[in-house]
Formats: sequence, structure tokens, C-alpha cells
Amino acid sequence: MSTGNHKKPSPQREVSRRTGRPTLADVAESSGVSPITASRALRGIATVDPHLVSKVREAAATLGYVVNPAARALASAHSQTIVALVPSLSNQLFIEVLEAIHEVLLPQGLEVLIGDYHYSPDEEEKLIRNYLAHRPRGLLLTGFERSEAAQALLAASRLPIVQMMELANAPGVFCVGFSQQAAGAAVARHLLDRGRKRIAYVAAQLDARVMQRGEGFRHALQHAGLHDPALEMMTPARSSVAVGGDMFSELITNNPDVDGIFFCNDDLAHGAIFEAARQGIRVPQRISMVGFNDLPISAHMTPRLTSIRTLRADIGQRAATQILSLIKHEKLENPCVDVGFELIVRESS
Amino acid sequence: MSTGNHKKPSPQREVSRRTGRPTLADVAESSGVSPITASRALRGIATVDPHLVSKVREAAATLGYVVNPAARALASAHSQTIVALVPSLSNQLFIEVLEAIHEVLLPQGLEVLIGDYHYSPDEEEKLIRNYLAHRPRGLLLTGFERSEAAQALLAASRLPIVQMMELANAPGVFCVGFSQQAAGAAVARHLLDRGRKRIAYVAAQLDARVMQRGEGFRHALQHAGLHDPALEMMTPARSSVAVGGDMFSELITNNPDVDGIFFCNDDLAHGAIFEAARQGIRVPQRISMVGFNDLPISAHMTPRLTSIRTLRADIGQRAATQILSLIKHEKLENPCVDVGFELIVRESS
DNA sequence: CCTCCTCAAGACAGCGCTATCTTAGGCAAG
DNA sequence: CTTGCCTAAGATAGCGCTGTCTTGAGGAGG
Repeated sequence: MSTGNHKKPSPQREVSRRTGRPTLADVAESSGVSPITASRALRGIATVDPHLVSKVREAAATLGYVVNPAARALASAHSQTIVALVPSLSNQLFIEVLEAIHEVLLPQGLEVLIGDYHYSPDEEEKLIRNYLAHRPRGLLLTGFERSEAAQALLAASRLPIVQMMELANAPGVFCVGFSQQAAGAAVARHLLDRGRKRIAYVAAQLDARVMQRGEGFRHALQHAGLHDPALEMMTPARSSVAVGGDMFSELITNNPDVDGIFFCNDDLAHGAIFEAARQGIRVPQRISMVGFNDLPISAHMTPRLTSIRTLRADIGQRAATQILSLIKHEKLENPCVDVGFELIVRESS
Repeated sequence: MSTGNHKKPSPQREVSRRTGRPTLADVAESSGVSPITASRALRGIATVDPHLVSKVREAAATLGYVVNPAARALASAHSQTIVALVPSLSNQLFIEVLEAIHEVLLPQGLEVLIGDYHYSPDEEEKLIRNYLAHRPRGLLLTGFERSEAAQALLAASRLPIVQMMELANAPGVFCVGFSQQAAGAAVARHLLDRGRKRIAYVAAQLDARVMQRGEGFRHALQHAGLHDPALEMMTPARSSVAVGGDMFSELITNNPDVDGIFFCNDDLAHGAIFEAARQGIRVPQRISMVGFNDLPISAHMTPRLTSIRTLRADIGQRAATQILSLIKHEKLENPCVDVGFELIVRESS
């Protein structure tokens, strides 16, 4: 029933024509103020009479008005979005980080754009390029390693960035994480404390953090004079329970005297524990095993797995809080938050 | 080196002023065509001279132009976004579905807005309300149950919707999944085939799908005259390995004669297997156990877990393909795709 | 009583695109 | 050679908001 609309808007608009959704103009009209005032009222800008604010809010609720994010982003030159990039969604670890991020940011009216770059710097760069077009308010990234082009894009964007999982103390860098080296070293000391002499490092999915763990572990063993490079087993293959079992078999076949193993993550350790049971190799009697991340299942298997508990939820929560502060141009008392880690000693060692 | 073209834009714009990013106008200028032609060229609209298209593409690449999604969405009244809602991100199951969805949609230039509603219909409704404001091209939802308000919002949006995980054959409904009832029944038949007589169903996180599985399972047992309601153990608690162990302990204490258990998912079964080992209860000799979903670890534990393999990647991939067809207004040969399931028999039964 | 100041509310313009209409050529038919 | 039709390219307008300037009313000060 629309008449030719031309210059003036249609005389009676129940609801805007293009999308069938109410617009700010509808809210303004039905609450008897101008659109700008309605906009300000809904955004909580202080200069609006509280009485008008409640009128506008009511009208919006009645109409079921929800701001059009595209229009808002276009007019204000930035969206209400935070980009969060992780190297993998298959790893429970990052899911927990993302959940914590959501918990902090969604109540603030921000949206989280999740990107999974499958451990590929090229994919990460592409995601950054595409997501920057959304004019996000800030980015939460995993680790510090990325392509030069990606770094250039990020620098040019001048957006707040918080990097997660690792630590660095360069000026102007914001991060939330823990020292992967220190965690690796803690595992080494634990195995040494247990009297182990032939201690191996088994790793897959060799990202920067896995390498850092190995580094800390190696240094601690070297310090004790018990480092044997032949006992470092690494594969770029994606980490999995199956790979853990296979790597364990190979290791123990070639080095029957191994009496302690640090797995770069729990998946591998799970596979090894299952395989050891199948081969009749007693854990921890013959071999102590330690995992990394302390996934939920680790506390329940037989033997229960010793692991480094990483505070994923903490990391997500604090990184999100940091980015919020940066958006509000608040001073951060600590640009680089160390959430630490915890060695959870269980039956497997 | 452009001169002021007519009203009064800045005399020389290297790059647009507001955001520091190149705009379509920049691309148009540097390739010597009008902005509309540039727009059409970049969108692959056929009416543009191929020669011009490549000129525009080159200019865009040189400038590092990426379309402003907000402006595009505002002008065209819809975004390049597909909303995907899942009840939980903590469950590996849904992660695999989402990854498959990404794999199909990202190459098409679509973005995926992920929402996790934590099994709460209220949260789901809120997500739908907020995400509809983005004017997505379509929605991928989990299951059929949702609040009336949510259903009304969806209906009013007139957007393509594909529902995942379950099946229904109502007209105008698009779905990709499998029969949860049939899967439950298959497990029951398997346990009956193994000669089990006292067969229990242990379930947590009682969503619609868990109940459907239980229903199929129960009917099959009733059919065999071996259904005992006392052997159904359900808790609304979130499913976990720990809960599985606890429920198993309680079940076996109260019903020492149980000789077969169907767990509504693998997590619970894992916990039960670990707990049984600890209690010296032999699986499958004394009790057969069957899980659901066939998570990766199930194939590796001791005993290896019999489970229903669900084709998560298939579901995601096909649901995404369906929504693509719907967007393009293509006829779907099959509005309701049954991807089936597979009983993987292993040591635990 | 008038001026100056403050501040809430509104007018105005424009963000960067695309839908739609219009125009300019090119070509076949008469 | 004209007419009409087609197609490719451009002109125009406007999506729904918000940044910024302007207005006007009320209060303080001389």
C-alpha cells in the first residue's frame, strides 16, 4: 500500500520500508524526539534528559528496535566488534579462551569476530586483512609470530591489540599469558626431582609456544647435565591422541632406557598412556609422563596424568579486559600480564 | 593527482579521509572508471567489459582495497554474513560442524557469525534478535526447539534457515542431520545382540537430541521386552568425564546386575570406563559400554570404546551447501538431508 | 535590563557503498 | 537513412545512522 514516495517520506510509516525493521527514525517519532536525541539516548550519552531517555528506551523496546550495526559502523567509522584470532578451533584450549572473551565482551555490547587460521601465517594475514575492513575496535591475537605483511597491516590500523598466550616486554606491546619456557623448565625439574635420568621431550604441531616449552625444558635438563638431544622427538604433524601413541612407541623402541617423558600437550600424553597400558609398560613405575594444558580428561584417566595447568579462562578474561581498557583509553597499570601456570602432580609421575 | 571534482571534496585525496583506507572511489579513480562500474567489476557483475574488470581488479589489488562491509550492507540491505548458532562450543562435536561450515562458506566470500547459547533458549533468542540486525543472508541453527519469540523473529525475517543435527519433514523446513531415535535404537539392538539383559541408559545435558536418543533406545528395549525404567539415569547437569564416572558408580552400586550401558555421549562413557578400571569392573566382560559421537580419543582408550559415529563434518558441509543454494534461490532436490550414522563396534562391547 | 555563557536538543551533512534510473553508443530491421 | 531496441557505462539518490555545528532557552553577572 505504499504510495510513490519521492522527496518526503511516506506519510505513515509503521516501519521502515527497506528491511521491514524499525529504524531510529521510527523510535524517535514514536517517542516524540528527534532522531539524534534518540540516538544519544540509546547510546547512553549523558547530555540527554533522563526523562527523555526512558521514553526513548521504552519506545525502542515496544518497537523491537535494534540498531543497524552497518549504519552505525558507517556513520561512526568503527564497528562494535572485537576480532579474536586463534590458530585452531579443534584445540579445546582456545575454545576456553574464546568463551572467556565472550563472557567479558558481550555484556559490553561488543561482538566477537572469531577467526581460525589453522596455524597458517598466510591464513592469519588474510583474516586480518578481511577483518580490518570491518573497522573493529581492537584485536586479540595469539602469540607474537606473524607475517610481515600482517604486522604492517596491524601497525597501519593503529588499533589496540592484545596478544595472548605468551609474554614479551617490549614497549607498547600488550599481552596476557605465561612463560612457556618457565613451564617447560618446571616440568623438567619435576622429573629430575623424581629421580629420572633419561628424560625425553615429545612434541607435535611445532608452533612457537611448543618450541618455547621445549627450550625451557632443555635448558633445565642441560643445567642438570642430563640433556640428550637424541631424546627430543618432534613432528610438525598435527597433534592428536593417535600421534601420541605412535610417537611413544617409536621413542620407547629406539630408547628403551627412557624413564621420563614431557609431552608438549595432553593429547599426546593421553595417547602415550593408552599405548603404554597396551604394551604393559607401567606408568609411572618404569616411565613418568607429564602433559601440558591439563585438559579435563587428564584428571580421570588411569593413571591420572600429571600436567601443567594453564589458565585459559584467565587469559581470555584478562585479555578481553585489557582490550576494553585500551578502547576506553584507560591507562593500563600492567601492559603485560603474567597469569602463571601450575604443575598438577598426579599418578603418571 | 586529482583535482576537486565538483562540490568540495579535499583537493587531493591519496586515500579516503575518515578511516585511512582506500575506498571504491579511489579504486575507480585510479582505474579511470566511475565508482559504480568499479563496484560492478569487483562484484563480478556480468555487464562490465572484461577488460575494465581486470583494470579495476588490478587497481584494487595495488591499493589494497577491501570493500567496507558496513557500507555494502547499508546500501544493499543485507550483509555477507551467515549466522551459525550452536548450543555449546565446549563440545568438540559442534566445533567440527562449525569448521565444516567455514570451509564451505568462507571461499564464497561469506562470513560466519558464530553464536553459542549455552543450551539456553533465552540466550538463543537474544542472539537471534541481535544477529538479525546484521541482516544476514541466512541462518544455520541447531535442532528445532526454540522459544516462540525466536520462532516469530525468524519467520518475520523471511530469511533462509537450515536446521542441523535432527530431522523433520515438515514442508518448507530445511534440515541436515540424522535420526537420533534410530541411532539410539541401533545401540539397543547391538547390546541385545551381545546377549545383554540388564541394559541402562545414562544421560546428562538433557537436550532434545539426548532425549530422542533415549526414546529410540527405550522403544527398542521395550520391543525386546527388556526395558526397565529403573535403569534410566538422567541428570540435567552438564555432561563431563567426571559426571560419567560418578553416574556409573551410582548406577552400578544400586544395580549390580547391570550388564550393558548406553551413554548419551562419549564423555560420560570415558568417565565410566576409567571408573570401571579403578573399581576392577571388567569391560566388556561384565558390562558392555557404548558411547555416542565417537570422539577421537574413543578409538584409543583401553578398552577402545564402541560408539555411534556421527558425521559432524558432513552435517556442517551439507547444511552450508544448502544455505548457499537457498540464498541463490536454487531449487533443493532434498530439503531434508539424512546423513546417517554408523555404529563403530570396538572392545568395550 | 541587557549581555554573556552554558548546555540540552535539533539541523545538517555525509560515511562508502549499491539499486535504480538515465544516457550514449552500436546494430539490425525497415 | 531513420527508427527502435539493445547493452554498457554513468548519474542520482539514499540506505540508517552519528559527528559536528547551530539554535534557543535559561541563568549569572554587571
